[in-house]
Amino acid sequence: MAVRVIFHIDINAFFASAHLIDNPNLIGKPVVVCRDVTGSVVTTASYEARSYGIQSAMPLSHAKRLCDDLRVVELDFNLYQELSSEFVSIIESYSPIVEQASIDEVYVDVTDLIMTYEKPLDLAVDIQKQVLEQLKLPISIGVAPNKFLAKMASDMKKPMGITVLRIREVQDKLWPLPISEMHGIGKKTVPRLKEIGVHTIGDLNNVSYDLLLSILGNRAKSFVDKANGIDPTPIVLDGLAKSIGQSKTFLNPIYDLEELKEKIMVEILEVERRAKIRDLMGKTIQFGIRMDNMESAARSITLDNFTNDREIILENVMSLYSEFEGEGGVTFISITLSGLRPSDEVVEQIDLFSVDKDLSTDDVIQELNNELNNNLFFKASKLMDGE
DNA sequence: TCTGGGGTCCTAGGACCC
DNA sequence: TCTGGGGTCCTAGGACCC
Repeated sequence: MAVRVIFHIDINAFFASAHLIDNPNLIGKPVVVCRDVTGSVVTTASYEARSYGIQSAMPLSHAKRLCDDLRVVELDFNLYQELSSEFVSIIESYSPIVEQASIDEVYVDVTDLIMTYEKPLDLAVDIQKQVLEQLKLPISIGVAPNKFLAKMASDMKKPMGITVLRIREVQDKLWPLPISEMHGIGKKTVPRLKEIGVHTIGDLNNVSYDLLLSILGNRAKSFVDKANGIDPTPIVLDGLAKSIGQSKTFLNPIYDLEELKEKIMVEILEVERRAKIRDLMGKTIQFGIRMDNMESAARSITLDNFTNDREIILENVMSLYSEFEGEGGVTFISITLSGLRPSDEVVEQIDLFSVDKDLSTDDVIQELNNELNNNLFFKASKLMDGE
């Protein structure tokens, strides 16, 4: 296969950087982004805050102890979404082969484009300059022949780094890294790998393949390949979202059914809103729950028809919930709509079923129930506005 | 120090169809 | 009637990432 040139581009401390644009007074100050309430955790820390030892996922109270002068900024997802779109647009103006891997990072294939530059790194420097000038956002770029190496490279120098990782450098630059730094290996797998003697990425070459198979399953081969700088996975042009979900953790367990139903509806309203603004309908509804004894579970149902309607979602979620009713206080809920398709692709199927019929007694009762639910939704909307 | 929220992908068993 | 294999969909749970 022909050699490709892939950039992995990552916005540095994205949420914090985003607020610095909005509020230049914060520039140079230690800033964390998170909800400023007791019990919340740091979502993103600016580099100044990081110099105090503050990290994301750290409890806010802990962060405040580490730094007296800490500035706390509330999350603003609309701001991030807007900046993220502008960021992707800038990258797409260079090459159309872009995959958005998350809200703050993309992979882009620049194989053709980079040939037109005298020095290959000039392209990376140019992109970095453009994003900084147009959006005031600092980015790090990893340059490599495939996605995995590009991702590992962009992590090596932040903020505002440009790092090239060639196949021939894998032994020197990749193998010595702790296995926990390998993209795709998380905190559950790290201890299991250490048990069989895999402490660094290079160690993946030093243990028996059968042992790796027992821990990594089907993915064993791809991890060994990646450790050796091989990753054939293609750049996937951005498609539709696969799922839309909302979840909520409660500090105080909820025992009251009506109260829980209201909380569920707040989340459903948000799922419905997000599905409708993107003109998406889903076929599978999933309900997740955690009880005050930390037990958690998820139940899902796949419908015959696609929907993004609050009533239908509610009806199914409540029926999924009924299995857990009376089992104790609820500390977490999630509602997810998946199996998404554009609305206009599924409209015809729905029309087949929307046959007019005379109202039976059951229908009248259903109507009344709907009305009741609408009132509850109204209350739920108010709750949302108030927050 | 076990704390948040939004996602994706994988696995494995069961049902069902051919 | 039993036996076999392949494919797809559904469901539950787990791991991981940002």
